[in-house]
Amino acid sequence: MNPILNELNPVQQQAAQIKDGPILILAGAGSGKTKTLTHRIAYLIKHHNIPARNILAVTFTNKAAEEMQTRINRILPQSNSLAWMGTFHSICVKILRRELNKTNLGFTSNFTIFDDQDQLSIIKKILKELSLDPPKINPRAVRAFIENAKNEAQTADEMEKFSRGEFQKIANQIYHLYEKYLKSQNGLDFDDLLIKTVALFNLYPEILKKYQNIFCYILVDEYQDTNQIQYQLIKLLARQHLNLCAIGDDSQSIYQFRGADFRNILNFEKDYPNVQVIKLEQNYRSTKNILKAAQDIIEKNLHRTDKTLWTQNPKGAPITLAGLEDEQEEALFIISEIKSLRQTGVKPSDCVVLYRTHAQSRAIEEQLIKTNLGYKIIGGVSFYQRSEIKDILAYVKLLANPHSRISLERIAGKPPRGIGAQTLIKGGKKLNDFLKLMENIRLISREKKPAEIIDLVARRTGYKDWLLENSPEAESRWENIKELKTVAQEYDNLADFLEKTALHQPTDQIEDEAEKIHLMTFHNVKGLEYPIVFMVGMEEGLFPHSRSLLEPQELEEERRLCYVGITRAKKRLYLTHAQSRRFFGSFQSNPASRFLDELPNDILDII
DNA sequence: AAAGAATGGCTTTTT
DNA sequence: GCCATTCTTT
Repeated sequence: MNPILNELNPVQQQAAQIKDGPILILAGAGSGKTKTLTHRIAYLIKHHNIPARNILAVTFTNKAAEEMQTRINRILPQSNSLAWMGTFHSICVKILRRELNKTNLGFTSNFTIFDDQDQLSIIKKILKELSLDPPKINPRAVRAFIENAKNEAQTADEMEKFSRGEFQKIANQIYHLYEKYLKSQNGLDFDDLLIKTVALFNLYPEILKKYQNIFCYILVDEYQDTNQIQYQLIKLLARQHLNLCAIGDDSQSIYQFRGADFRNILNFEKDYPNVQVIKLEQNYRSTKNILKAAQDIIEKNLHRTDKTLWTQNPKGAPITLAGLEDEQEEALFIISEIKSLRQTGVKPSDCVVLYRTHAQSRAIEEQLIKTNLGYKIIGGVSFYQRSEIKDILAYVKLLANPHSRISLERIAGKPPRGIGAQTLIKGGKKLNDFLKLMENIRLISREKKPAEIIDLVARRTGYKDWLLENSPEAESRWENIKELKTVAQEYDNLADFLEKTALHQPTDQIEDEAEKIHLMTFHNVKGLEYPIVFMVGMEEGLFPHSRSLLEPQELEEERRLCYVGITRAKKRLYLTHAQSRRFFGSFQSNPASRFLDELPNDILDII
């Protein structure tokens, strides 16, 4: 048999072998989804002789894309021609960089990417101009308004008719101004990357045609998490060849809050007639008990497609359910369990602690530090959001793009050089001197590589000295900048380096340090698996989150999130809740989560 | 204009 | 309890 196929079960083989036409793979948790996908790509290349460059595989995280690439390299070590593989956002950036100059969409190919903090500062700036200061209008709420609109592919003009009430009217007014500002800065936010690509394809059919011809075979991972724009994008690209393979699981749709619409996966068969549907229902990951727990939870949702996961794995240990005094006891319980598991050969890196909100990590961290156990928080305050990193990147961005107002404003006063808000508006000698300095550095940096430029800019602008003299944690901050230099060493030019930092979120860099326990949110753990899983803070108001309690739809999303958490576990699952815990400084007691009541009693071990 | 001190607002989840 | 913004002093 073909060596690419012999690791697959019959259904997986079928999914890998189909060459043409639309395919929908409904892949339950732990059913070998990534394996099937990678082997399918390998089979297309090796067996059907499809050039790798004609294959597009879209994922939701950079990590998933990298994982896929590594696995394909393992199956086809000799093939070095790469398929197009990446997140929706990174693929769109590639296309926009190539094509925008040929269009009159109002942006050029060297656009800058604005992250969520940039968005917020733009909105605050606009609020100030309108004299609507933050107490009156919450900038974050405005950002949410704009994001929601963009996720639904609604322009500010189109939103006009949907905007009811004072807040929405003002928010939409800001949306208009925000778009104007972005355009004046040649800037695109995350959503724009997708929106402008779709606009490009709609307005320039010859460009669309070009990419339709490049992407003869398209695979989309986590199809249940696509939003309206992503749906449109794929539809445009796949229209010509119809060789679209969508993979997903509606039970694991957890991003509706940012516009994902799992009806996209439910409607796939209507959108693409003659689709071949393949169901992967055998779970290779978890014990029977864990799977039973997951199944019992998800069955409480009214909106779902019926499917049954099964496994040949053993029944395994019962699910441990523990009620603790407070969040510190909860942390101590986890630690003592991990310690005793270690006696049986479990490594700390086999364990993951999952929580609903980042804020919950602190209590666990504190106890882990006390007991000298190594840990690694995935997500949370990202490396790229640390102020010293953002400062240095702002300097570097300013070198790459002298017009980047937002970068200039960030670093004009770091270190202090007598340039404040007033000078930035009215100009003056001090500002001119600074701009001259930057111009000088720019000239010198032309010949240099990104890592050297970071060093150059940190020294010449006096940033390094200022940081070392004034910051209490100067050393660790400078260490972070050195870390950034290490990242930069992988790049030959500034543009590529900046691209990476703009799109790469911290979730993407999980190092496999064997001695460290991983801590992360339920959202971050999607797509991963661990032998031992701790789900903490299983309390009403926390999980399900209080903000989800009013809307049945949102409650169902919480339940799917719970399902995702449970199905990460291979061998053992712990669920814990605390009688009371600190919220915003004061104590609050929450009843145990309703999800715990939904578990079958006969597989529980209650402490 | 900058640095330090005090106040108030708030936290769901993320590419 | 923490953060970001605002107020006060230098």
